[in-house]
Amino acid sequence: MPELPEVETTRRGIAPHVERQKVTAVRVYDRRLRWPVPRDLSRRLVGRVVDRVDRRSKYLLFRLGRDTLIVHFGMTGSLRVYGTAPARRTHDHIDLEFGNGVVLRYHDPRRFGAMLWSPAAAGEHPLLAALGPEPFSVGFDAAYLFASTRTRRAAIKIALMDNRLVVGAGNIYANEALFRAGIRPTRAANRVSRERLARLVAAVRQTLAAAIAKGGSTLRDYVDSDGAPGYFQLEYNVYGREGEPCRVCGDPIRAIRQAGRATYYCGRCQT
DNA sequence: AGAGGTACCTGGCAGC
DNA sequence: TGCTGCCAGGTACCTC
Repeated sequence: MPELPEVETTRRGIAPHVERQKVTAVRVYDRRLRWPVPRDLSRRLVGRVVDRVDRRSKYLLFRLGRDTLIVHFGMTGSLRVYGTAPARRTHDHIDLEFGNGVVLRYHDPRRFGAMLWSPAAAGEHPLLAALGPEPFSVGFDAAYLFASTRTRRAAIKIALMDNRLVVGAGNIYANEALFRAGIRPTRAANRVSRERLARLVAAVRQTLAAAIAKGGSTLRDYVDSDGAPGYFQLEYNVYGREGEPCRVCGDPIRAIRQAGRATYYCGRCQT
């Protein structure tokens, strides 16, 4: 589920409730996530203060002094804020309780997510080390994208979803950004002109910013930290719209598969 | 280095 | 009603 907009929406919802708060309890109901939740997580966290909640790519980073708690939502993970711990429901896996009474509860049906401890002494966590630039950073521009795609013969959509190139665009927003930029997803990355890559940079930013403004997308599971859905799915131009008319030209939206993922595009607007 | 496929896991849905 | 197969927002890891 969660691509950058959903993670950022969650971060914004959580931060005011937990920043500068002391962790008072950690309850791990099921440690079987993508990697096992560390057995000593409670010992590491209890008594520590969360200074800040950051986001890098689709990771939430809880900063406690120079140490970091890393949270990733995988496909179906979510974090919700409660004033007091409600009864546990299916797929509720972890509770973090704070001095102000707030309970952060991690919920994840498919358990592709992760909760990991990254001590300052170990340096930057390997999961974060090779990530490309943030889409809203100055480092992500046409010159960068041009230079980093010249040896790439894979389709531009595959490149756009490669976290080493740029982070944050998953399957939904890669499809939507390519539509906005007028670029066909199957075009070889190294055959997209500098000018069109500049449009793609702008399109990625506009798409992600619009999605954040709508609280992200809710297809099935995703809810924000208050349990509310996102609404950006109502504004999709191509994702999930196979056979429906293009909102610009009226041609039916096409669906294909690339690297095992569904790709949607308009055959007339995207070249 | 780059590209492609597989795996992790649960649930919802279409089709029979 | 129930079974089977396919699909789903991510990404590490493997082989070629």
